Amino acid sequence: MNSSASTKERILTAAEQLFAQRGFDGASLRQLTAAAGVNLAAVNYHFGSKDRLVEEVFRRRLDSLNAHRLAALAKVAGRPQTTLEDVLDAFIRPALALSSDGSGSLFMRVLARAFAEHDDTLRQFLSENYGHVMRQFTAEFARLLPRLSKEELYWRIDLVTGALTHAMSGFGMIQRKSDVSEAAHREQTVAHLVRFAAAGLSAP
Amino acid sequence: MNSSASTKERILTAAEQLFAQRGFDGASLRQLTAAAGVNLAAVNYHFGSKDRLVEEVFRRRLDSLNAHRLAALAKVAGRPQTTLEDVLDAFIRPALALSSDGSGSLFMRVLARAFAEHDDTLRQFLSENYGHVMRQFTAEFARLLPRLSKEELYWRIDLVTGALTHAMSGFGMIQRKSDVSEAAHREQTVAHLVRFAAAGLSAP
DNA sequence: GCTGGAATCAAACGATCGTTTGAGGATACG
DNA sequence: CGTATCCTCAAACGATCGTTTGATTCCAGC
Repeated sequence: MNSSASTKERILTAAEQLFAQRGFDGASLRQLTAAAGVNLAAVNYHFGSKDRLVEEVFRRRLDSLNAHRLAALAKVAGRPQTTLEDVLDAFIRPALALSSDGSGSLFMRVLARAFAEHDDTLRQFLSENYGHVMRQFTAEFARLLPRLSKEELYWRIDLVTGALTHAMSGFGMIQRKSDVSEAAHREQTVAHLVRFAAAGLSAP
Repeated sequence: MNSSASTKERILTAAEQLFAQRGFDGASLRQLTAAAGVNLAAVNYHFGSKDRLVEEVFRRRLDSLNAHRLAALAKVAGRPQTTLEDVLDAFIRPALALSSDGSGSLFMRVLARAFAEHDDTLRQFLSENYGHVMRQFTAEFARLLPRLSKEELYWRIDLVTGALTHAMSGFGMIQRKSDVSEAAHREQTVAHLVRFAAAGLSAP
């Protein structure tokens, strides 16, 4: 693709694609380095090991996702006129934007896969990077849904997360006719998710 | 465990556990046969290959799940007094019962993992076995939610499936204090899921 | 009791995995 | 020019993978 990109970035890009297609165990370093057009030993030279490469693939995307989510939340959090839909939009839109931007369209499939794979280490890595973000969103949800007990709120946020993850994992698989219709499709998906999640969270 | 069980069943039981813990690629036949207390070659002798073993693990549980779901649906489908919650209960309860019955408590983690892994073959296998069940449930949902367009209905059922899958993947991980509290916990989980899903499906 | 197919066993097969090695190329600085 | 540093490369390493083989054990049926 971009032969002028650095070796590290070429590896990261190819890794993201292959991990989404074949899984972390299923994608070998030989396939990966061949797709990236770099030498086999480059992965261990630049990243130390395959596991560290996996972590870097996640960190690169999650740092961006966390920043966008918190920025969107900061615009609405704590204000009296903020609606539940506003907070859900701040939670959902950055995730779908990430899943459909040019170079990272397959990342959410990687993320969805990570939720199921890798006994604990990767889940722990994700919760460490996600912990404070989820805590802030939870606090705002609690403010807007004072009727719900803590336990019920945790339950429903978890279900929203599940629906979002599931939707995102199948989001990149649609055929794009044009950039316009792709953006429209994303907007439609956000609308569906927000409406569904708002109703679910507000259930009696 | 049960040394009187047949070799085939000992393999299937051990495979279900190890696939849930390590993944399909991560669980080797040597670990698997050692845990089952059988010879390494027994898998290829009785199942032909590792892939066929994976299919058998799924088929054994999915046949049961499909039967329970259709039986529960048949009791309420088409009747005028049937509520949305009734249909959702028929959809959700058998899945959670399967995920917490004695020998198959880890199966839903396997299923959740399968949704992310294995490029297409396993997803295709699942859709073939699930297709007619989902079609019947979709028809009943359409009857109870006449306001929704086909497209919107498909969207929301997909989100419900995502929430359910996500909830089930973390369901077997709780510590069981006793069988009573475990049954109570399942009942509570069903109630949470049904309430959430009903509200989400009924959203304007 | 003998026989024949089913089942189990230890051992090995070739393939592929992640990782390491050591030599060589490229570039910047003295 | 010399050399130090970063990087790339082909090749090999040991380990582990799924699978196959051929001998051996088990056991029902004539």
